[in-house]
Amino acid sequence: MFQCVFSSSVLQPHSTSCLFKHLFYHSATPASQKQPEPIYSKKTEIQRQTVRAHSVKLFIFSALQVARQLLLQQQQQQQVSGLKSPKRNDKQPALQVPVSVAMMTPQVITPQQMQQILQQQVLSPQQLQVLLQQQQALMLQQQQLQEFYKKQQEQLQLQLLQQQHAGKQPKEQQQVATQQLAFQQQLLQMQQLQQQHLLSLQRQGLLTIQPGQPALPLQPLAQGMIPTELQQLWKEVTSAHSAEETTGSNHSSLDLTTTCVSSSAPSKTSLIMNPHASTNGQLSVHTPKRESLSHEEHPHSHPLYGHGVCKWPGCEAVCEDFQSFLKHLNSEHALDDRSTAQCRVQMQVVQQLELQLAKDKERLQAMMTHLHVKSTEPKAAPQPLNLVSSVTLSKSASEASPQSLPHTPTTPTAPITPVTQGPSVITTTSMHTVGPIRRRYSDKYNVPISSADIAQNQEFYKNAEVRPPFTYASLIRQAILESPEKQLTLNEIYNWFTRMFAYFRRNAATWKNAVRHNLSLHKCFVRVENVKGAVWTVDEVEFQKRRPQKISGNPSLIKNMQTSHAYCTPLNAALQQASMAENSIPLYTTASMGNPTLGNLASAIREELNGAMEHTNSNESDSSPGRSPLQAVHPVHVKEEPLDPEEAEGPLSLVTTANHSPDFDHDRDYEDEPVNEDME
DNA sequence: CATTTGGTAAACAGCC
DNA sequence: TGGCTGTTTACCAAAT
Repeated sequence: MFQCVFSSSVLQPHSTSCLFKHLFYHSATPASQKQPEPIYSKKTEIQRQTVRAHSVKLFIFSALQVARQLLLQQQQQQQVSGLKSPKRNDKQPALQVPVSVAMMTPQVITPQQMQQILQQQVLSPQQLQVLLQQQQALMLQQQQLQEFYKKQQEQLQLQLLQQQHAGKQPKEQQQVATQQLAFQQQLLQMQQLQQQHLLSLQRQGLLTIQPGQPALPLQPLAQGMIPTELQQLWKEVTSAHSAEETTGSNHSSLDLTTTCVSSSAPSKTSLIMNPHASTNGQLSVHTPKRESLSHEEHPHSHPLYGHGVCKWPGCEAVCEDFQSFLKHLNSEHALDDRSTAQCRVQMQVVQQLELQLAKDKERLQAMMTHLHVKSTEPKAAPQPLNLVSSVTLSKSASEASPQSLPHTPTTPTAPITPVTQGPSVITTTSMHTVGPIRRRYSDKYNVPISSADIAQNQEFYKNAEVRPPFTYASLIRQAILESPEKQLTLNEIYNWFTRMFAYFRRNAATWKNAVRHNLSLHKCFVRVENVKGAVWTVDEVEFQKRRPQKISGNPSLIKNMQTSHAYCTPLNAALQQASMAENSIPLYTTASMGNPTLGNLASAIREELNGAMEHTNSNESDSSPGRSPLQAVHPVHVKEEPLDPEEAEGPLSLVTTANHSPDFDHDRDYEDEPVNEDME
């Protein structure tokens, strides 16, 4: 019995192979629509799809964040109250333990939070459904916990009776007390660490942790976070957990940023990675690292104290000030049986939540792996840009192993590169003009753009039914160049289109005709008779010839170049959104990879991811960090020299993806689907 | 405003 | 016969 847990899918494949098929459906099927719409008349539809893509990505993220937040709080409460070794617990004479119900209540999602969520109108029904599912799951855990607790209590009482008969041994007690002390000290350290972390989160404005309840990260997310914020958030998500586990080892906080920018200067991280800071008030006063926040800065902040109330589970005693709270803490919640029991329960709660978090993380990773990693694979992406890549690399990535630098457009490195403006602009534009936008973008500046851009935004176009802003010629060329042999049959080209672009999973007759038309029309596509029929290849020189005219004079481009310097600056809202959509997944992937301590489940997934990335990197060899099409182009513009195919694209046409191993070589899933008959 | 370029539609031929 | 492949023409729209 298998059940797909992807988002709100309800399908229940009965075999793994079935499940895989189904999964592929997730990646491939645009979901919904069968209406045959004229290509140029579905602007709104496309926009809707785009938005959907946004929210789904955001949601995955949000859910995780919620879970983590809960966990964090629970852990804090638990840790501050002090732990005891299980052994000790067993021997601990248990009195009647009045554990409050409140304590037994893992903070699922409170009604207020639910309301908050509902108010975020970006949540789709599916997302809500998932939330509800999670809620239910948590409640289930709650029940289990309660049962567990009952049993525990019975057991303890039994023990108590026994011990009353046997009497106590003071010596043993003393020993245990010493243990406890040491343990508590250790815990205090951990707690401080956590506190710093929380504070930093709060400072960044990413989390509005309110004393009463876990913050709901959905809010900032829903209100249009910029990629950087997401990056940051993700960083927190992935690193917090590990930071909590590995006491004091802050290296885990090295996120993608650090990895990408410089492994030696984590403190610069947020500055660099937050080029958008100026656009966002919240981030402008950005506090770089949580490590830098000393506990002393907030002497009166205590996880168990907030708004003048003791936050000890089930306590809620009012404490005028921090001092009185401390008194209260020491007197009421001293190391006694009651506290111990409460702590134990809290521990259970945390464990359960941790479990849940792990599961959700796993699920998320699986989803990401499915949606992203797989897509990175067949990318031989010709590298048009040695020039730029060398620049960028030397600036940013040189210290770190270049192979470990899967870059996305919003990567911190991007801003560093002086002249760059690229994919985001291009794609952005395309996204807003989605519908009828045709051609030009890619080809205008010659292939490099399209190659890199296609590759770069693969993931996006793969899942969002947005018309790619590339000409058929560019796409065909890309398809062919990506193939190991640099040649494809017509059918293989078709397959590439459907595989890489959700958009081309519809209206097959139309675009297939266009593909054929282009193949025949352009001299750059050469038909080669093969043993098994005919294959198509690309005549790079011819392809370049197509657009001999120079772009150097293009005002818009110059403008781009100028603004590009401020790659980091303030993209307008639309732009942000667009790039967010494009980059979110790559971002996640990158981030998760940068985090060495995701936990047990992580290692496996990470391996997988790493594998994929390595693969990608190896394929791209000298790929520029950002794989930015514009970067690719820039050298040309800057030099304002006539396009020399050799120079502009030398590596491009020559780079072979030796080890390129497309998973889907023979997927015919979308071929000529009946759905497609319905055009015109 | 003319030209170029790209997208779409369609007719057609050859082949399997 | 029908589908696929490939070529070609026509038309339109956008960009130049």
